[in-house]
Amino acid sequence: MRNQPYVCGLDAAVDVIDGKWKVLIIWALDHQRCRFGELRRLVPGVTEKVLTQQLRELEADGIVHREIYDVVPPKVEYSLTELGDELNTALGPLGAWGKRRMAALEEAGQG
Amino acid sequence: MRNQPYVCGLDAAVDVIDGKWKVLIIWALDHQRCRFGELRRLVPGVTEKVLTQQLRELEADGIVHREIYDVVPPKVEYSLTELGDELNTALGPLGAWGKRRMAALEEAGQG
DNA sequence: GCCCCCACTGACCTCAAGGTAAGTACGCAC
DNA sequence: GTGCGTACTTACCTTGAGGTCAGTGGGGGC
Repeated sequence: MRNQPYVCGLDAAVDVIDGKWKVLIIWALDHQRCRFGELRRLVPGVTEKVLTQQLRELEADGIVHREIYDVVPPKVEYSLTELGDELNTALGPLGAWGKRRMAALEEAGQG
Repeated sequence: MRNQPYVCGLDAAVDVIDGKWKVLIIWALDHQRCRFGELRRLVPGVTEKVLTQQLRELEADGIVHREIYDVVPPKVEYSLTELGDELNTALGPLGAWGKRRMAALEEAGQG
């Protein structure tokens, strides 16, 4: 939605996950719905403003679903859509590669 | 190397591909070695400075190999290392997901 | 009555990634 | 001897993502 036109599919995918906290958000939402406050605790370091912002972008891209309960105090639950779940699956191999890299870095004395 | 410590493997992987042109560079280098000038032509829009910068970072992360031929005029060839090749493979599913998204966007009348 | 908590919103600021433009050293073609 | 091409480097500038901080409205605990 932002860098169009895309050179390749990778380009289009990276566009969606581009944002300092987005992969962490998607990761946190994997197989569980979360309230805003929970998410904030699951993604350490993120501020409320930026979390809201990135959640809205993910929602606009059809990755997360936002469910508002009209109660007091306010309650909002976030969850992955089917598309978001597919994205998470597609991110699997990348995560595995990164894990191997982390292990290699640690072995090399970086950890 | 920049956002350590990582929360998860995905985090570590994203750190490596973080940079406006890196996935495009990796994509261009898939199964072919390239000279600097070729790469510049394959990655439209990138400037010399930034291309050099990102190539150096990818080199430092062990993703690309830089081969300097000590000739005049200068000649340098870039290629993916084994690790880079593995990364590219890991990026495959993400690229496929992105392609599906592109198709969906086009169908929705965005293209 | 006061303050906290929920899920935000808005104004303002910072900083680093990336862009611009110029310079470098050398050989070769003309 | 002027200019081009190679693969860069350097100084400077712009831009926008993300961070900081304060505010919102109403219920519940003390």
